[in-house]
Amino acid sequence: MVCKERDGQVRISLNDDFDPVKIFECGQCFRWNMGEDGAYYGIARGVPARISKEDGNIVISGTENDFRNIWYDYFDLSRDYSSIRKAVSIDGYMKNASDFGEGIRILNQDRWEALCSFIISQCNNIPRIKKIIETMCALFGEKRELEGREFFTFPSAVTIAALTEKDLAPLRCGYRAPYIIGAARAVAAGEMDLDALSSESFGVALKALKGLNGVGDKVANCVILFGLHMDDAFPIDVWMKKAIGTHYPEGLDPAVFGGHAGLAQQYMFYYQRSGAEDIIK
DNA sequence: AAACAGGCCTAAA
DNA sequence: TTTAGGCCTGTT
Repeated sequence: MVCKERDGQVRISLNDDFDPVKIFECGQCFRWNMGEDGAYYGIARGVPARISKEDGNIVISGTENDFRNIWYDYFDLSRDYSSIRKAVSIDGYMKNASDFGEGIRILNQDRWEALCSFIISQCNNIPRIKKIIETMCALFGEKRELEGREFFTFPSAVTIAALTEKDLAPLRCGYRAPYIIGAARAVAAGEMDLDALSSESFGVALKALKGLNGVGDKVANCVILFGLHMDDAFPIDVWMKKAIGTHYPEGLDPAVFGGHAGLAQQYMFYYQRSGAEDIIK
């Protein structure tokens, strides 16, 4: 992988398994949006960025140092996705799903942000999820700027922990407000040590997260996959239920994916939600 | 207007 | 252990 810095951006010559549209639209994150120029704009780890693909190269705003310190890890660039796609292609359906999802990468998101975001996501639709999160960041995050655009950092658990449900009223997040505050207080107080959990087993992490009010199986699995970056998590939502019901009516043990259940789930989810399969039929 | 959206909690079998 | 009903809110 060659990385060149020029004009305030780095250009990375990596062609395989990096498709910004799929990465940002596959449902794992809520804070990246496509601009009029076709590039994606967002903010992670307190740093705003512009991400695009030009002439087969990945182009990321910032310095080579930013790339080394932030984006290389954030985009999970050390993993070989083509070999994982091969590994999860356990049958014709999974081959189709993983081919369709080629270019997806699992982002290494901030743990607290993932927890908070997926609490908000429950029984909700994506536009509203995004709106609630952006409102929260605008109200309680810190302002950043890039190319004349305004961005807001994701507020820390400590910040949210100091608020009340009333403070969250502008978010219009309904019954999720006490869940958010409860989770923030647990994290801020150190009762819920997400950093420590990330080096625990899946089972330990699952049990701990489900101890939070408002966190059930689905949200916990999303946090473990997208925030704690454990690839044996396997979130099952309504889309996954449809996919499993159609292709594995006898049931599906995530263990068949050999430690890559998380990515397998993402390919299934993205394939199912795209409706691509139905179009073929 | 009524149903639904990337669930979760509680109560009741 | 599984199931039903309620829950904030915005959109269709």
